[in-house]
Amino acid sequence: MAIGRTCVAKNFGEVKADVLMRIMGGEWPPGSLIPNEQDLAVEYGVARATVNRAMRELVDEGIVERKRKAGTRVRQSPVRQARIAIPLVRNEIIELGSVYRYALVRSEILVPPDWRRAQMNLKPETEVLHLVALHFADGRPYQLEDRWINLDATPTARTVDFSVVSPNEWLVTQVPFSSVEISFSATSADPEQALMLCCEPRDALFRVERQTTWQGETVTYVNLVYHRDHRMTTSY
Amino acid sequence: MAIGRTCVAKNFGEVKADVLMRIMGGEWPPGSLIPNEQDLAVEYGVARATVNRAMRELVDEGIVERKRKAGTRVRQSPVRQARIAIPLVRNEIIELGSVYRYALVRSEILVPPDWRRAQMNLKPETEVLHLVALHFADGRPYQLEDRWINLDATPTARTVDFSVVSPNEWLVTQVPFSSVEISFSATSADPEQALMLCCEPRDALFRVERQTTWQGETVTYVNLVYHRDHRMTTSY
DNA sequence: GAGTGGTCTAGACCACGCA
DNA sequence: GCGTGGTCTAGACCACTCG
Repeated sequence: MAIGRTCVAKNFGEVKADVLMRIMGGEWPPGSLIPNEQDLAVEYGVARATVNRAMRELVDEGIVERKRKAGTRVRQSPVRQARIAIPLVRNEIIELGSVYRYALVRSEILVPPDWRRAQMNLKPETEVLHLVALHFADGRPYQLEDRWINLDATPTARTVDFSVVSPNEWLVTQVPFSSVEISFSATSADPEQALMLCCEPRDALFRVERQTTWQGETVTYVNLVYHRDHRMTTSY
Repeated sequence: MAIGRTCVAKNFGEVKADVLMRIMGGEWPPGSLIPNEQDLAVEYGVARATVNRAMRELVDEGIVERKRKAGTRVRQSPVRQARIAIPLVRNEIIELGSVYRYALVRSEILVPPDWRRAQMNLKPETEVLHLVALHFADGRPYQLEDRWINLDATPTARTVDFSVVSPNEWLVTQVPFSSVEISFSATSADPEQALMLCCEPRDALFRVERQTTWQGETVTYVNLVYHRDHRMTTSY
């Protein structure tokens, strides 16, 4: 298909696949210009809108760049972007084929220390619910959850029994759509974390932090730590 | 707009934004059914294709789920995916406003140990180029790169002077489009890593592993480690 | 079987950005 | 100015899947 020219495609998927193959095959090297939509439409025997759909997806995947008048170019260094799935811990564990268990470690209502209040951008004297919980896979600690919930934003959290429902699962039913900032990093186990995760103090841990904002107000901040060998993986 | 009904939209962006607003406003709670494309098209005064485009993007962003015949539903637990950009280290550092410097630490051609050969899925006796390099930001070690290049797949790598060009930047010019598997995790600094990154042995490090495959053959495997406070961040 | 989303078409107009 | 991509339209047919 790639070399023979005048090949026909029936849909945008085939157009996209063929263009991609021609790029990978070296026909259109990085930085080079691809024929315009009209020409490609004629070549593939499809409507221009179909070519457009194919090319839009290639832009979305970071393969090509398009500019009006300038045309479509193969990216020099493809902006590699990974999509990472963020499942509920429960599902993450079940899909590993392990048995899931949840345990609440600590639950307290308090006015947070200044550094936490500043980080969550809360008004002074705002009360928060601070929860520490463990998620087990086959009886072994898998994830340690350290969560802070803004009680101004989610007052009903006061009355929920988090020894039964895990905070994450309850929250997704309460705060359906919001903007989220996630970050990944590494951290060293402090003595308390080491006890709960059954590792040594100072051991490396994999950390995910997530801050959820709804209408400009921080709803919850959570710090999740995993054993150091925990991997978040993705392909593209 | 959200409540008043019979509002008009001019393009798919407005349709998408309005639908999103109605979802966030609670008009269509999680799990509920959204009107079908034809009805929405009439309501917004646009063509069905326009509504379709808007809804497809909402699917793409993990906001709604669609099934033929069953219709469009607001997802129970919304966003399950984050997009992470993966820039070249050089650009990553420059965008921090820091001065970038690169240094090659070690370069050797060898037949890899069995475990590495197995991991990279190489034929026995395949030679690889093993490189260790450091990337500095403002003179301080920022990233330690430990790379293995399959010389069968990329024979020209033998003749490149990697004390001048960093392996990553050279490779993107050679192996333009390929499939990649990335994973993130934490690890503990071994004594050599500690020396190079100016930290203590056993300190937590943030690790990114990347394996690049081209036409079924592993081209390169790289292990990148950062100081533990390095964050990969994304929003949605 | 019938209703829904998935896609294609042919044509049109617009917006950007280079000359 | 003018060529390119960006989008919309109106209509059509298809494919899936639910009841």
